[in-house]
Amino acid sequence: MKNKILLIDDEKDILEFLSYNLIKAGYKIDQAENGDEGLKKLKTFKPDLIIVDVMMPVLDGIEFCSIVRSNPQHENIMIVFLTARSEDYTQIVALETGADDFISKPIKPKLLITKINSLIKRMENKKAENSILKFKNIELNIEKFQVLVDGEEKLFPKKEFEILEMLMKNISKVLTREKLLNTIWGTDLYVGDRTIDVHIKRIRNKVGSSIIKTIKGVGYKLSE
Amino acid sequence: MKNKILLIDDEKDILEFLSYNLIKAGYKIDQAENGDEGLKKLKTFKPDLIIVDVMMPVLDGIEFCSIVRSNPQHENIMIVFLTARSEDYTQIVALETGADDFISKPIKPKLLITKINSLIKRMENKKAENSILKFKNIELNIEKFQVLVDGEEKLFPKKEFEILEMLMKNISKVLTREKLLNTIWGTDLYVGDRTIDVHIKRIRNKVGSSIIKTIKGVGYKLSE
DNA sequence: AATTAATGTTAATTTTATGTAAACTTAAAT
DNA sequence: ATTTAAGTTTACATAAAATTAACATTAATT
Repeated sequence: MKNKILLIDDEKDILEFLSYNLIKAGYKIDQAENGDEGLKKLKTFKPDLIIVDVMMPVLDGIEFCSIVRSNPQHENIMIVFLTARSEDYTQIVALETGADDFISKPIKPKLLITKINSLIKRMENKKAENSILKFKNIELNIEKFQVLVDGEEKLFPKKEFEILEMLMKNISKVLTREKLLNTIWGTDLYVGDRTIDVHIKRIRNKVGSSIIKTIKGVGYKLSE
Repeated sequence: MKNKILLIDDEKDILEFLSYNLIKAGYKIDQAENGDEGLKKLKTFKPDLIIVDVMMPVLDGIEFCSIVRSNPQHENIMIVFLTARSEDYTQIVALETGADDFISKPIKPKLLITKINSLIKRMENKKAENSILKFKNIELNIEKFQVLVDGEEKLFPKKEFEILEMLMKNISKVLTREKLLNTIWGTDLYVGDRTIDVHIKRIRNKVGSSIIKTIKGVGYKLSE
């Protein structure tokens, strides 16, 4: 799935320029012309990365970054600053504020793409390490024992969590009831087949019913 | 006490130049002419920060940095790269390798000092922060063995303090009773599972009951 | 040695998760 | 169109887990 990038800059040409290059590189783009607008787009667009100009009227990049970072829900979003070559001190402040990188103007397309690709890759590695599984609007954090649906935390008891985890580790592969029973309940304990159905029902109530597909006579799977 | 900086570069003029400026700015300096030599100096000199040239024969900056970073004992040492202005790609690699910043050649003394001061300051802030853990209305000072709830001091006996500390060092990660028992009580001493519950109860009485979440069948965690 | 505080244990109570049964739907097969 | 097999769903029972208070032990202080 395409990674999403939100661009925030008050100069339209720069938005255009970034947009053009990043779309060509395979990213999904949304734009905003100032920090305030950016904050709104955050909720609806749910970007993986934000490129924001430091110098902006209304709400500048540094402030914007502080606000975004103050919400732990956004801790996985990367933030890249656009700075004028001369503003060296700004770059330091930027890194302190919680930015992940910065790009100096004038922007060279090649370097831009390299940097963004590299950051996205780094982020994905980090997620892998943190054992975060993602599928559509569901994010499952194994360490935290936490499930986010559209960014909202849902409480999952152990068994339900384990089932969802197993489904998410096997996206679009069908898991038979037998397989689920064996791995989650273990091979020595016997519980009935219907039990799984009920758990699936409970999970569907929390994550939306369309995401877990039923393959009659076989089992369940996650898929588009 | 003076902060110590280790300089590594194969060009003697640059070593001289850096050395001169940094000593004038109040730092204690040691030098090395390549990565290998740098590694040796590491042990004896114990620098707070290392400035290392990317391009070097024998052991280049990137490799040097990887080696240093692979030893967790050095995690508090900051690393700054010297790069030629043109080597833009290198800068990305540098950041990925675990560098904290980079300085482009030609080096401007004023900018050099600003950057280094800022990095050192950042490091010191980080260290200061390290012994103070904050979460919501709770502030835990490890050195002082003190817990503030809404700015008010609460008395915490050892075990309760340790449990809270561990929870605060792992915000929103679930800690199983087993994990808690192993780290706080040690692996050889056996105390019952319920003991933890009781301590959690006592902590909750002091910090408010909603902050420590229970994940049934799994353990406890701090979260929103 | 006596007192106080910290820590650990137990058991009753409460809460929550999980499993099961049975009625109800759906979709494929005859 | 009817039958049948499979899945869904609701309501309920049971088991598991956590909370809590009261008590017991241990360690620290006076």
